[in-house]
Amino acid sequence: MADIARLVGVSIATVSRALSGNRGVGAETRARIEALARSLNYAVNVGAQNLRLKQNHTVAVIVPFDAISREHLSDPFFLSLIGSIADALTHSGYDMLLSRIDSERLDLAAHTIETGRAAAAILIGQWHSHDQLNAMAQRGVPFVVWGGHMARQLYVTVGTDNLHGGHLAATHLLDQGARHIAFVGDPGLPEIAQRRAGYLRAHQDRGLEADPRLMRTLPFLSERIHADLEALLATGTLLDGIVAGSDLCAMSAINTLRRAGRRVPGDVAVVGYDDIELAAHFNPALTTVRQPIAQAGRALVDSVMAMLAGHRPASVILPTELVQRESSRPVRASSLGRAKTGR
Amino acid sequence: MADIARLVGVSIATVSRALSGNRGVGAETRARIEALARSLNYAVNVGAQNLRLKQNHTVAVIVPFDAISREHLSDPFFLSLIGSIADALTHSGYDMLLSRIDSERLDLAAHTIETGRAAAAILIGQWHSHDQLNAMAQRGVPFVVWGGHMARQLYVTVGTDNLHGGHLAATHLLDQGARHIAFVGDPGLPEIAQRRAGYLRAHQDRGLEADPRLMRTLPFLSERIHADLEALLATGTLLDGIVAGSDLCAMSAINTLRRAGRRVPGDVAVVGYDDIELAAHFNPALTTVRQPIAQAGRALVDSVMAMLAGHRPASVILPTELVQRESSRPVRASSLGRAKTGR
DNA sequence: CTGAAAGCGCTAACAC
DNA sequence: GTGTTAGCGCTTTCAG
Repeated sequence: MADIARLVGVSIATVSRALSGNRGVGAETRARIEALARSLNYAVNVGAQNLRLKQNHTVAVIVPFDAISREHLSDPFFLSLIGSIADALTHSGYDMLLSRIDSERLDLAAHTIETGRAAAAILIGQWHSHDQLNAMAQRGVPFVVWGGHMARQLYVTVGTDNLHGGHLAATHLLDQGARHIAFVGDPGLPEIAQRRAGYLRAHQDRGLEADPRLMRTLPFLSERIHADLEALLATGTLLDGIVAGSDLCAMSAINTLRRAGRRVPGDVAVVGYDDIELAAHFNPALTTVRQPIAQAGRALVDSVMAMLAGHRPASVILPTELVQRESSRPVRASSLGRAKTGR
Repeated sequence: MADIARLVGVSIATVSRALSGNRGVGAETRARIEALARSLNYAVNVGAQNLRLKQNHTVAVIVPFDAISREHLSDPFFLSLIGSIADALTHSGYDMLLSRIDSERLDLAAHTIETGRAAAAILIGQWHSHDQLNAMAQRGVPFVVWGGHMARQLYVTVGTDNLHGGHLAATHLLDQGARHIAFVGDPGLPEIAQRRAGYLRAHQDRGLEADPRLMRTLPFLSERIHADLEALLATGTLLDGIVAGSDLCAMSAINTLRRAGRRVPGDVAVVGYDDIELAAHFNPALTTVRQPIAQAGRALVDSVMAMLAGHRPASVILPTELVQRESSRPVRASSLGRAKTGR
């Protein structure tokens, strides 16, 4: 900027005014400054500008990683969610800083803000850190989390009604005639726990009881799911339905079942969760509980913006919906080797 | 920082020294400063620090969007690649700024650097902007692109050998007995064009000629692929193999074929590209040309770091490999209604 | 071992 | 209209 000032023969202040569209600069002076800036590929240094203006148009998006399993970020649902947040943020004129943080130390997210790198943060999932998050909120750190709405949370969440989603999935399978429905997922995560609660409630509502042996506590890893399900099948436990914690889970489960000679649908009806893009293209096309990804990104960003504007936005619960496709078609009466009631 | 200085009763300079681990500060003074900083949740302002130090530990990752179709970011391969870059960058102690830019105006990526938001950029795909990228490189903008290696490029790329990949895919299908192999993808993108060239070369190498009617120029959109393939089948053109521009493409194609009553594998053998996580879980499990995602992120980041260190890194071509699974099993002799040679 | 002072690139009063 | 000045939060000579 000093260079331009010298070259044009004006003061730095004038250049600053011209470049920031500030009126009160001679038309000709302005034109010369703009032309020079362009030809020099000069652009105002945002860092310095922010420092001076005490502003910050960056939002950090925190994608936790599981230190125990491995560091790689791969679940398509989260990945799409990130894409959707990126779009929404771009739309709001904000930059997006992507940070990976150990899922056990979600409170480190505050660091991004304390160092002034970002004005606020969006956390993808609350993982096991409910308490840390409460503490952060109490400290006044501006952040929003994508996740389940918890009983006594002090922070803002955007998410779907997981209880309802789990209920929807299980009820649907019961309607299809399934009576031995497994739940596959890690209830250590609040969202999954809620989905499982919905699954249990669905059974209660019908006066049924879920078989505790069918409650499979598993992380989102294909290999683990594969091994666990095979072990389950080997015990001879009756199984004619699966409510999966995610679409990825459901797909792994289906592959395992098929490899073990079970038909899906037919012998076992499966419902996934998320409705990732590939769910519709899977074979069999996956019945699943849709989480509206594009809306999610927008809602998260809206909440952050509200917060930055000094408001205290309420948590948002996005609508969730059962998308019926092929993987959950009615269970055959004979598939368990004994008579089962149809729907 | 001024607050801490006042509270501890020392000068700002001392606080700065203590907090930056600078030696030459009394042990006790340092301890008091550190304790206070911690209890105040104070952290050095990175913006101001960068300004003063003229440094910048942020790399922009530019994810182009196609203004014509729609803005949404969804291809799992790109999404995973972003994840892998995020991991690699975190590993190198750099922050990642994610930017969406119109794929027609990739030169705007330079803006991120000129404004000092990032020290360098990684572009995901060169799209149609080969010339703009050359111009940027000539201007000395530090950036690396994930994409195909082009004849007279002035910029640095990291990518796989797409010619080889396309060749691998087509050769494999020819080996499986296919003789009417379609190529599905948008050769407007350099990478895809190279894959197609490999596909053509594979035919030549066998003294065969690819049927020009089977060259399907299509963007990566399921609906378009679906419609186009249906139209193709309706013409009665012989088809017993498909080389797809991406796994997503392959999956859509397979679904379309099956809906039209063709078996995959059996009637038509299909090879995808990328080897996204779901490829192995698809039904039929997808034969595909693997692009090593984790390596890609690391290579991209290594190149950027080299550039930032003042070197002029060479472009990198990562190994590519055919992963044989089910979707490409041998074509049946009878499937076209007339005798075909087996392998 | 610590403080004073200058300056990174920029903006906003306040003069003229 | 344009220049002068002060200062955003920080680091680093240079003195003491």
